Amino acid sequence: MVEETVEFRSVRGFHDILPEEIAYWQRLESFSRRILEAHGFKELRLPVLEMASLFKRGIGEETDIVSKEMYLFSDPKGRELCLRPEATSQIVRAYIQNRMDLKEPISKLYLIGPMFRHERPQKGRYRQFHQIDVELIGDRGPISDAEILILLWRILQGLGMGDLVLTINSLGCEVCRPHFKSHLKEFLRDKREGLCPDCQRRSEKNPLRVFDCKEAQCKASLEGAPRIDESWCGDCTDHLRAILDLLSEAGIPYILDSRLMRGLDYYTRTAFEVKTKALGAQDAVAGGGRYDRLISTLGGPDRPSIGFAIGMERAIELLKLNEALRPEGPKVFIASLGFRARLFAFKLMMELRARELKTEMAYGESSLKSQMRQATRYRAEYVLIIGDEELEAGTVTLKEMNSGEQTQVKISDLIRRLIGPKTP
RNA sequence: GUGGAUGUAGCUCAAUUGGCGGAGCACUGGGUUGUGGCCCCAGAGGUCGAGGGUUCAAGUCCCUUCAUCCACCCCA
Repeated sequence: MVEETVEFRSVRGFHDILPEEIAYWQRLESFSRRILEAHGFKELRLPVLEMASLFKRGIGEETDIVSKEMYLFSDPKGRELCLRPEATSQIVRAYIQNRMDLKEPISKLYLIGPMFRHERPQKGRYRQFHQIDVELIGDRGPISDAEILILLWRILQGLGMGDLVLTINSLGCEVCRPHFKSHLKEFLRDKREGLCPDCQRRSEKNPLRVFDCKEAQCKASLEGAPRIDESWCGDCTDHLRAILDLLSEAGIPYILDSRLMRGLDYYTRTAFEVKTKALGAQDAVAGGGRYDRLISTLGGPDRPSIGFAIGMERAIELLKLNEALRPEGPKVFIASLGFRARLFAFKLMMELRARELKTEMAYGESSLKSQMRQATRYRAEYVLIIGDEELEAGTVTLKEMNSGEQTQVKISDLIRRLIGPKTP
């Protein structure tokens, strides 16, 4: 067989995250973890592979995610598996399977990891993308909604992502939503001619989504349509009112928008989205809502819940636009002249690294000039110069790069000089 | 899934009617004894996204394909 030279590439919509970018990822993750832990949420990690039926049941067969965006596989025994397209259904599966409901009355969980959807790639939309997913399981009251929303806002604001808009709506509950849905269907039946093809299809299967349509003709046709905010039952109205009051008291700005709908069927009552103007069409940085029926739908106990997901790629785009990275800690470069000095420099470098001081030296043999250039490129704060003279005297030359000042330092004093006296 | 734009050095981009593939930045070395940034000199770096076709001749024209980007759609 003839060897074929193939150019290997990553799969469409799947991306490498390189060292130049990784500082943003680390900062997003570590800051989010800190805030989440402070608010009592605990991390869990779950497989990327699940039974496909979980999402069909959880998210809904009619949704775009399930009907056309799932990565489906058959395993060797013919079971239908998929790469997880979202986290909530999966967390709920783990919650039920591991009987978390018996361990504690309320579970506050978060998961950070990749999700997979087979969509047309675009900036801010990838086939493998990452989410920080947060769920508060087991409480029905508006305080949970407020806790979740305030937490989300604190994470996004604390990271500094520029102007963000929080939009909230209530989708109603199992009592009032069915009424609204049938009213709306009836209304849309008369307007059918005026709707775009997509909406004609939606008007029967998923009529709420017509409110999302940006087509001018559809917007016009919705003139005089039943409004979801007029169909809320008393409980839904009170619930939303309580949340909005708590948000106002917390100083969190929001927009109440009765056209906000969500693409996953499990949402009840509270639905929300955080958008930016800085990212073009893929403008939702985070989204979520309440899912009071999902756990029982998936075979678990009756546990009303609420959660959200932050899109990490989109969040990072905003971090890049809005904030320069913090400078790293001090760095040291060791320049050496001659073989003996190089061996000495190596041992010294490893000693400094053992004390967690970022230290580098030249790998090959090169002139001092060249080594100084390397030190500049590396952005070293200090350069240690070691040649025969220093070896003889038992010292190193310590150069402070900003000022250019140079002093001879005894080896025994060096660590103290670089790290400071407080370090043991 | 639909429509459109773009693929040339690591990055940002040039290349006339089809006629020897370039610049800036970055990289490597040097500018005489052991000193960086600025400056100067030199070097290295390209299957011109991939495959086919037209032509004496293709980065340039045609077809196919892959990828990226934008909008729709969808969502985080």
